[in-house]
Amino acid sequence: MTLSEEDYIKAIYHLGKGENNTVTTNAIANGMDTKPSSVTDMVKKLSDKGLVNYKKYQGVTLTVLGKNVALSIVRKHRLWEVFLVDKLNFSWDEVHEVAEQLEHIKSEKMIDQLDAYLGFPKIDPHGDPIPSKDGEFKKSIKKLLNEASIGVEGICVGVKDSSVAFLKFLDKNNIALGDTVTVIDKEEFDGSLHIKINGRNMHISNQIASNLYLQINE
Amino acid sequence: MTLSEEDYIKAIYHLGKGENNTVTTNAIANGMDTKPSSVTDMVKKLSDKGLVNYKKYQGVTLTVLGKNVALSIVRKHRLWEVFLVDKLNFSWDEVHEVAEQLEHIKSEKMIDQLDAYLGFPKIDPHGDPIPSKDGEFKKSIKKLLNEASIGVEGICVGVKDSSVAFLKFLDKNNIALGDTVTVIDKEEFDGSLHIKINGRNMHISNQIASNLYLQINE
DNA sequence: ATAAATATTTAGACAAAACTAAAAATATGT
DNA sequence: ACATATTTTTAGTTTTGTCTAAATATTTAT
Repeated sequence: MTLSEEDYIKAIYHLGKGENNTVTTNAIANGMDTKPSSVTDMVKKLSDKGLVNYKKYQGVTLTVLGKNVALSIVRKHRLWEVFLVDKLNFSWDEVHEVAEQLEHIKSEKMIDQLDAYLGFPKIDPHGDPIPSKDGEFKKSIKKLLNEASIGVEGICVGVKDSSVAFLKFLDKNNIALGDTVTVIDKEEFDGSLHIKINGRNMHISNQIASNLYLQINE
Repeated sequence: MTLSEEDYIKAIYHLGKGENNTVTTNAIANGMDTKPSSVTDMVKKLSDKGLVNYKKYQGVTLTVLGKNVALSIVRKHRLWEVFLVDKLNFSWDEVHEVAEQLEHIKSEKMIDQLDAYLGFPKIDPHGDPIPSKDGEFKKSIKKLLNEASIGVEGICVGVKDSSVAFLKFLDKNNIALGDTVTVIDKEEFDGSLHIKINGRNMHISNQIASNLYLQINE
């Protein structure tokens, strides 16, 4: 597989949200910063290779083969992200560009050894699940922290309110994107939450909780 | 720089033995498994970009810029080799193909962090020196063990006699390619050597020593 | 239901990097 | 020194992946 083919397969996978949703030519062109005519050409080639199902004007879905390829690329991408953060001190928001390159390296032995070396991680630094060698993984969903049930664990992946005041509050209280959060208890009276964040307990207001996004693996 | 351009620069560097030796079109074609006409085309392009000096029919040398590019690729290649051997349990003879891919990954931060993470290694698993960030490195030479002076340290990189008997001897005595060897003393009488190999002391005959190649960093 | 808007495909061209075959320059042997 | 052999370059194609512009299909709105 060429680099370009892999990029298309990955884009189709993500645009179809991991399900077998039909993806349109235009959506791929937008997602990949290219022209629809280029997409048509490539999609024909991928179809000839048995990686996608394609009928003129009808959009594209991945075949089983195509989905396996996509999962293998996603697996590599996310494992390398864990490596960059855990071993090379990258922060969670610096890793994407480099992982885009590393995901194309071809060596089954390397990626399996890397997986073991990292301790078989299940999620990447953005909270997204890492497919196992045979392509299995837990679905993950994004929720506001105040909507999560008691006992739920997730990774802090984003803010709804991006005002300076809120970001300062987070910084002051040592809450950062990438932190692991568990909901310990909720107060019915004011909707405030008792959480464990990076090992320490905290009590936060509903207002705070309703502005923090959590990535949760079911 | 494209992948292909980087491969040419690296090949010219290696064929020129790291010095500024002139390299011929045919030599590059042989070294890269391609045709001389393809080399001519690419060399013109590299010349336009200021990476090589080129005059028709006169062969090629790297410019200062080209040599810096070459050293940066060699640095990346060798650091990744150390990573694969030290962290992912590859053996020294399995790493080359994967490192050929990894050497093209572009991220200065990553390679510097990797360097630090590996403990700023000075030589790769084959005994070749790793250029520092600013392109400095010790020259390394290959010698038979029995020709090394007392006090010299090197890495065992090859055998002269590759008979089954000799290889069995090495295996039985726990001597493997990649091992670090220091010459402690030499007996004038029979030319035998006292060496330290992977931390333990050994006494080996001249016959053994004259069939083991050492890579030595001056 | 049909015209207008939007989406998709086709046709033809281009750049990068390779190739083959032929031409030109350099090197070699006697 | 000159004919021959070798090396290198040129000219013309090919493949991959892209593009623009034009043609065709589908969707939307009235």
